[in-house]
Parts: sequence; structure tokens; C-alpha cells
Amino acid sequence: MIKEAESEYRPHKIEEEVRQFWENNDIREKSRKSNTGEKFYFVDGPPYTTGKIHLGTTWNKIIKDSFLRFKTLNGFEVTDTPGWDMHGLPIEVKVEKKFGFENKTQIQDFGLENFIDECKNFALDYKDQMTEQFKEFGSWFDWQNPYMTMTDDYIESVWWTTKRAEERGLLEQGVRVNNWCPRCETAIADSEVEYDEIRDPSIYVKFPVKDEENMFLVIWTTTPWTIPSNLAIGVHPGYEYSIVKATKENETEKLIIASDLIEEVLSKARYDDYEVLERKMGKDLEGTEYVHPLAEEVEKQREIENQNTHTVYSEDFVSVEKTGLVHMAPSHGEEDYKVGKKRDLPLIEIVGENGKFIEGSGKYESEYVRDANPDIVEDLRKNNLLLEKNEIDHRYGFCWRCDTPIIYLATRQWFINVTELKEEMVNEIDTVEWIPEWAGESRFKDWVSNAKDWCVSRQRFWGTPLPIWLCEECGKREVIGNKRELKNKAEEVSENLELHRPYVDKIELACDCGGKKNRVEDVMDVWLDSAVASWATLNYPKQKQNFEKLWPADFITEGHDQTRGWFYSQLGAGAISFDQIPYQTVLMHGFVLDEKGRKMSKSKGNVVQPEEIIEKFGSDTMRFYLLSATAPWDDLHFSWDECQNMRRTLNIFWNVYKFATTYMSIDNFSPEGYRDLDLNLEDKWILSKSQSLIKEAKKAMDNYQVHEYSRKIEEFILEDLSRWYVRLIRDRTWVEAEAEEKKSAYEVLYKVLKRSIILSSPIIPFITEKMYSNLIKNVETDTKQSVHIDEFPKYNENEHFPELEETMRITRNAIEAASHARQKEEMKLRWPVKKITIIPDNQETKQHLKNSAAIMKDQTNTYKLNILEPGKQYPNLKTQPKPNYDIIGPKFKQDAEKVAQKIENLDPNNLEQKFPQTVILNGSEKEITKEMVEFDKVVPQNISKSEFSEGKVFVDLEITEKIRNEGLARELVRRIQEMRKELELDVEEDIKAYIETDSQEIKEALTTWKDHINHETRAKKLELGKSKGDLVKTWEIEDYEIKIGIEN
RNA sequence: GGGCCCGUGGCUCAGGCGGUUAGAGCGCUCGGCUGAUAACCGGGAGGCCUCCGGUUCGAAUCCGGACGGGCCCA
Repeated sequence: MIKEAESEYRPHKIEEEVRQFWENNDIREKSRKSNTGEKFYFVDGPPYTTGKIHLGTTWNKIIKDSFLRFKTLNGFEVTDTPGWDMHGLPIEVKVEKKFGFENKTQIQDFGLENFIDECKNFALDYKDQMTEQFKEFGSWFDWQNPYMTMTDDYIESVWWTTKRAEERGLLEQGVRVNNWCPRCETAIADSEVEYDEIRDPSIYVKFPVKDEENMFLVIWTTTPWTIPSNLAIGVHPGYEYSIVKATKENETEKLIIASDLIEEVLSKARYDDYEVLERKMGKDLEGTEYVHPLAEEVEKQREIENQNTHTVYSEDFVSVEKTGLVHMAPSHGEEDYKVGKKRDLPLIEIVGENGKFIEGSGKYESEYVRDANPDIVEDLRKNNLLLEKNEIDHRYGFCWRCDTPIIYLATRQWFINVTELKEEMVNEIDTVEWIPEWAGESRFKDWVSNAKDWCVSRQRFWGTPLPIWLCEECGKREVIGNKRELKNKAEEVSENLELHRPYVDKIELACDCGGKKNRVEDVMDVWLDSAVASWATLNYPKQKQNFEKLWPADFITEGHDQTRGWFYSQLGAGAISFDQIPYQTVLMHGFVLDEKGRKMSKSKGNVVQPEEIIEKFGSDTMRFYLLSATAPWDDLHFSWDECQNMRRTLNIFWNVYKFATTYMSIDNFSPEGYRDLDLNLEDKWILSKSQSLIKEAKKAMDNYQVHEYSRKIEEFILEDLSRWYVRLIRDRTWVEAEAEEKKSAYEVLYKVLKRSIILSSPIIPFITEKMYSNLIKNVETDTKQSVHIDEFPKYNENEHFPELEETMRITRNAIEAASHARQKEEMKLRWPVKKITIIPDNQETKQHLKNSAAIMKDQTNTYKLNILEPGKQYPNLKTQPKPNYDIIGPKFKQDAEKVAQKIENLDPNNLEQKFPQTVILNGSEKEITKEMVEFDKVVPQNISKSEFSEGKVFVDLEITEKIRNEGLARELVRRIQEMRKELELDVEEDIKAYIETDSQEIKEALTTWKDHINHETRAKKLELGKSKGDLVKTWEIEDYEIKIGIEN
């Protein structure tokens, strides 16, 4: 039996209760397992285990959850394994902070084993915390069996892919210039560099030309600390350079600068005057030798014997900026390194991995590079080689984890040469369905086309160990693909080997040459971990069955920052392993920003936590809001007001449910189905609307338009169900006896509510579960245990009546117009009106309105409803012609405006008979047809007119005696009801009422409408005379004073 | 500096194969309803559709540029 719902919607209570219900009854498991249909292989992009989820992560998981629930409802067999990204620097940094470590040596002293254990604990701990947070808002995943990048199983999947790379000849060791974090002492990927504003020195330096008196090459740099490593200077072959004789305070010197930049440079350095001595093309400067400006200070520079150093080279990459000459330090720049290789320059090591000048490098030995900047600048000044010194604010890269400014450093690293697969990767992008389309077409292709080789090695500890063993004797290498292979080949290995440092570090393999192979000590870039998720989730290659059945992923969805991240890393790993992109549909979603569209950040103080929203409004509200606020691919501007609004929507949904359960429980209703015969217009209409909803909403969601899905549901609940259907059937539910029209209203309301509940369950899983458990489970016999195990409603064409929907749409418009007309003349709805006349625009509209006349009459409170023929005029209207631009625009083009004026000036009398007629325009005749003109009307007094999109409404506001009586009677009823409420009387309780007034009109109304008033207010006695009772109040009705007394 | 996306009333968003009255919700304001009721409904005010140019008889809509925001890259 259906129970009356609690009158107030209490999300926290409901959500807690529902969560319990799910837990105790394994509802998630049952819902997923109830299906044996088509496969839906979803792969979760693993969040990094940082301990706290933010609103972006929340949005991400809610989007995923809504699709998994939707697919499950539709009979798909879904994979809902969640993932965790657990390796890498962020966790290492946490552990370092915990113990106050500042460099790698301290970690070594602490003991790698201990360090790894700490990392592991952090990761697992955070994983648990975050799992709880995700569960809180109802995201359903297989939380018991997630994939975790730190497990041996997972690591084996990474190893397998690495071995694939080796087999295909894509794995390579080489020296490259990389982003380098001097604190973490490791290479970091481009994607791990975060850019921010920083203030740096901006200096112009003079490099003395060898064997020339007082002649200098001028360069500009923001990194003085790279000058000690300088080995060459670059110019552009095609640009013109000048040797300038510049004067400053009576001293002259000869400077070499790009011709276009002379003024700029010299004015900066405040030279008094200059004279161009000679012009040369960049390529002609090639070979010019110079003296290193810090030759005195930097010992290593003096030791270089290579003839190619300290020479000018012309290179195409040089741009005409600052001075047009660039200083090159092959150890500290990618271009510089390339030139160094091409020109056979040595690679001198001056800066160490910790960012300090190394021993024996010279004056700056053991200074941290950025700290050495002032000394270097000062030395240049002393050597009289500093042309100008200033400061500049510019964007600079920082380590994503410890915020240390990065440096570029040439080091030996391991690479996977994905550039060799670039073409293939770009082609694979086209096989994927991207939502929105531009996510793949423009954005992703752009990124992949610019991809560089993948530096996969990191000089750290907590990560997937690089499975590469090198022979110390012959240099031969071996890449291991899994644990068993390692155990088989190992010289000596413990039984319960764990695939982490330092355990794997100890393993030695025998080499054919008789030597021993040792593991390369690096760990892998964490991006390679998540890159293999689509097969690691299925435990491939260890287990092949699921892989063969499910792979590649049907669906993934992540934020647009993952273009360079997971979308890319998966593509790379897929190309390496299978020559295939490992996913088929991608929904790229946006970021959560604050209301003004700015990034949420601690420093701005505009961060909103998901738990704040849940605490305020509950999880369903948060979900509904996040899913409907914007299209997923746009950034979401978070707004508390909009959340509040969504809370209201849910409240209305609850009210409808409450309305239904209140009456259904009183009448002990249980659904038996309805006969078409018993259905009213509004019943068929709402049934049809619900069919439209099923059809359109499903289509939206099938196309991954989750916002459309949510919005359509919201609109249906608010607009159709609550504001219209419930309003129309109210009278029918008040009938006390058993009545067919009441019964059929219940049947229809029940059916439509059930559909709405199931339809909205993927979006708002808690409240719908609660409603389902009472409304559905309490009356249906062969029902499911949970709404989430039920089936998505099937679209039924036989119940879809588009014509009828059109009827109702027009009717609502007409009713709105009528109430507008009333309101213009301050005629309240409580008062009946003598007559309403409608002139529809066309026959079709007329027919629609005729069909719904009963509703129209009822809702407008009129005695009489007239629907005239289209084109008919309301009596005594004056006509004013008005141009119809739809027609005259295309017809008259540039003359349209003039023709419009002519039309407005036409004689309004008998216009209709006069078409077509001609006007003279610019000396030529133009024909004006009837279609070009619309007619405005001016109404007589007593009539209030209003228009709606399909016609016009005229309300006759004449107040007859009958109307006055009824109006006043209703005013009385209203006052008495108000007082009943004030007395907190039960709905059933009877009263006695005493009315005291001087007004004849009210007395008359009272007499005429006595029975009605008695019935409406449950008055056993209604007396005119002295007012008395438990409550006596004085009211004013239509300027009459009236005293009402009530007792029960 | 480059790529992609976004820019519509005070706020959040629709519209966007070009058509003269640019919609909705919230907020504001006036009114209505009152057996879903610490709900609900209607009216109104409020917009040079970021700006500047172009195409067109006509541009929020199409094109070019600028500015602001977001993501990514250099």
C-alpha cells in the first residue's frame, strides 16, 4: 500500500537511508548483473590519489556515473571498474614533507625500502578516503575491485608494453635536453611543467670578437647562469646585421647587432650616438670567433680544446628579437643542443643534477644556478661586458609538484620514439567519435602532430621500475615483460618478489658475454602507467578472455586538460602495443570555474568543495545541477544560486510525489491500468508528453548529451507535470466518492510518475529510489527491488499524440493571454468573467481550441467562451495597417523600408477590399498585396484584449449582478478558509460562521451562495448578524468592511 | 607568440541553416491562487546579444579583426 509521503523533502535523511539500502542489499551488484545484453566497456581515467577530491573530479565522476546507470537501465552489461593513479612524484613529495627531506640523499639515508613503504601507505590511505567521498554522492563503481597502478599485476601490463616498444625497436637511450627539476633531481615531462609569472634578470651582454680591437657581439638573455656554459652564438643567415660605432660618454666601441634592432638596443643602453660602419648578412658572420666573456671566472671554459667552440653560426631558428643574436649553451637548450651536435661541439658539464655548479667548474662552484645570477652579472659588469641590465616579468616553467623553477639540462634518458608512429596516430584519431567534434578534429590532432619522442625515464623511486637490464661488460640490454620472465632469468630472487624499487634493483641477470646485467635504476613516467589502463583494467596480457571480448573501450570521458594527458598517453601506448587507439567514443568535458569564469584557487579564495554543496543541498541537487548547468564540454561557472534553484526543482518533484501519495493512500489506490474511454484530454496529453520525453531524452543521452537529458527531464517535471497536469486534475482528486474520473487520474498520474522516476534515476539516484520504494514497490507485485534494476521505459507510439500536444500548447497560450488581459484591467481570477472571445489565426488553431474548450473555460473562469472564425473581426475595432517584413524584404530589397512607410500610411478604412493596390515609389509603380500587410486593432472599452502566438483573446469585463454575487461569495470563502488555517483546524472539522456587514451587496451574495459557501468552508451554520466566535477578524472586500467570526 | 573553446538583461543559461517583438530560470517589482501550501501561478521593469569592421534590402546569427575568460602549447 502506498503511504503518504513526508511533507518535507529532506535530502540528507533520504540519501543516508538509500545509501544504507544499497549497501545492505548489494543493489549496485544486482543492477549490473541483471543484464546480459550488449557490452559497454567503460574505462575510468584514474584520479591521482591526493586524498581530497575537488569539484572538477566530482563533476567527472558524476558524468561517468550517470552514463553507467543509464546504460545499465537500458540493458547493457557495463564495466565499472574504477582506477587509481598511485605512483609518482606527488606522493614522494608528500613523504618527503612528512619527514622533512630536502634532497635525494636524505631519502637514500632513510632507506629506500622504508621510503617505498611510506609512499605505498599514503597512496592506499588516500585511495580509501577518496573512495568514501565518491560513494557519498552516489557514484556507483566496483569500489571493491579497482585497478591500482601500484599493484604488481598492473606493473606487468606496463612492462609488457615497454617490451613491445623494445621489440618494435622504438625504445632508445639518448642524451636530450629536458625539463629538469633541480630539487627532485629528475627529468620531468612537458606536461608536468606548470607555467607562472616570475621576475628574472634581463641582460644584454657583449662578447668580445677575437683579434679585433673593441668589437663585440651583443646577445640578450634572462638566464645569466647559462653563460658559463656558452659555447657558441647564433645568427640568422638571412637577416642583415650591422657593425655599429657607438658612443657613450666619449668612449666608443663597435657593436654587432641586427640592423633592425640597433635603435632599440642602443637606446636601452643609453648610448649618445652611433654610426653604422658596415652591414653584413648573418651567413657572412658565420665563423666569427669570440672570447668567452667569463673565461677568467670559469675554469672549465679555459680547458676546452675543441676548435669549433666560441664561434658564430648561422641558424634558421634564430629570430630578430632583442639583438638578433642568441647565445647558445648546448647543455641548457633544445635548439642549442641540436646545433651543438650538428657543429660537433663538446657537451661540457658545468651544472649538476642538483642545479648547482659542479666541482672544478670555476668561480661559481657549488652555487645554485639561480643564486649565482647576481654574481655572474656583477662579473660581467666588472669585465666591462655588460651592456645593459634590467628585470623582466615573464612566464616561466615550474615543477608541478614542488614548484621549483625548472632548468633545461642535457641528460641521458630513455625514450620511446613515438614520433615514428605519428602519422599512424593522427590517422587513428579519425576512427574515434569525439564529443564535441572539435575535441578530436582541431584540438587533439594539433597536439599529436606536434608530439615529441616520449621520455619515459625518471630518476626517482616511487614508480613502475624501468624493466631494462644492462650488461656492465658488453652493454647489451634486455627488457623484461613480466614477473615470471624476470624470475626465470634472475640469478637469484626471493619467492615473494615485489615489482618495486629497491627489490627489483637487486636482481641480476646473466649475460651471454659472461657479465652481469643490472637494472637501469630509473622508474617510469607515471603517464605510462595510466596509458595502459584500457588493457590493465582487464588484466591483459595475463588474462586474454575479457580483453578479446571488450577491448577497445566503448567510452571514456575526461576534462580537456587530458588532451595532452590521458587521451594522448593512451593513444601512444595503444599505437605501440596494438597499432590501434584504445577507445572509441570520447566525451571531453570542461573545468569547473567560479561564477565569474575564473579558475578556482586557494589564493583567490573562491574554491567550492563538493562537501559544502552536499551539506547545503544534498547529493541529488549537486548532481542534477552539475549535469544540467552547461553542456559538458563547456566550462562550468559554478553558481550557488543555481544550486539553490535546482534544490527547488527537486522540491517540486517531491511535492508532486507528495500530492500523488496523499490521495492515493487515502483511497488505497493500486494501479490496475486504465481504459482509454475513461481518459480526459489532459490525461492523454500528459501520457503523450511522457512519450515525447522518453523518446527525446533517450536520444539525447544516446548521443552523450547529458545536459539535454537532464534539462528535458527537469522541464517535464516542472512545466508539464507539476504546473499543468496536477493543476488540471486537482478538481478530480477532490471528489470524495469512487469516481471513474478520479480513478483514471490516479492511474495516469501513477504511470507518468513512474516513468519520470525511472527516467531521472541516472541523474538523481537517491530521491528516485526513495519514491520508487513507496510508490511502486508498495503496490506492484512483480516489481524490482530497486529503481536502478528496473528497465528504461520503452517508447510507445500508440500513446504518442503530437496533435494533442499541439492542442494543449495552444490552449495554454490562450489561457495565459486571457489571464494577461484580465490582469491588465485588474480583474482577479477569483471573479468570473462574462465572456471570453477568441479569434484564432487559422482553422487549425480554431479546431484545437474547440477540442479543449472545457479546459479553457474552466481555467479562465468565464461564463461563456466564444471561438470565432479566423479572420473575423471583433465588433467595433479600428484597423491600423502594419508592414510584414517577411514578405516585403525579399521582394523589394533596398526599397523595402520605403514600401513599409507607404503601407503604414495607407488609409485604414476597408483595407481588405483594396488589395492588391499600387503605390508610386521613385517614379515607378509597385504592387502591394494583402500578404504584405498586417492589421492592428484598437479595442472598445470594457473589453480587454491580449494576443498569443496563434490568435487574439478578448475578455468582456462587464460586471453583472450575477458576477458580483459570485465574486463576493468567493471572496468570503477565501477569507473564511484563511481563518480556518489560522485556527489550525483539521480539514474535516466543521465550523460556525458569523458575518457582520453593512453592505447590501455582500448580504445578497451571502444569501444567493449560501449552500456553496457552507460546502466549501464546512460551515454547519452561516449567519448574518453580530460576529463572534474563537476568532473574529475584520476584512476589507471591495471597499466594504466586513467582520467575520468563526467557532468550531 | 600559436592552437582550440567561450563571451547574450544583475546572475546562470537557451537561440545561432540571417527576417524587424532575442527567450527561460533566478533576482527585483506588482498582482493572483490557496484542500501539493515555509509551496505555486501570472504581469512588468531590465538587453546597442563584448567591441570594431565587412557581406546583405536586413546580422545575436555568416566572415575578418580587437578585447576579456578558460584549456593546451611555445
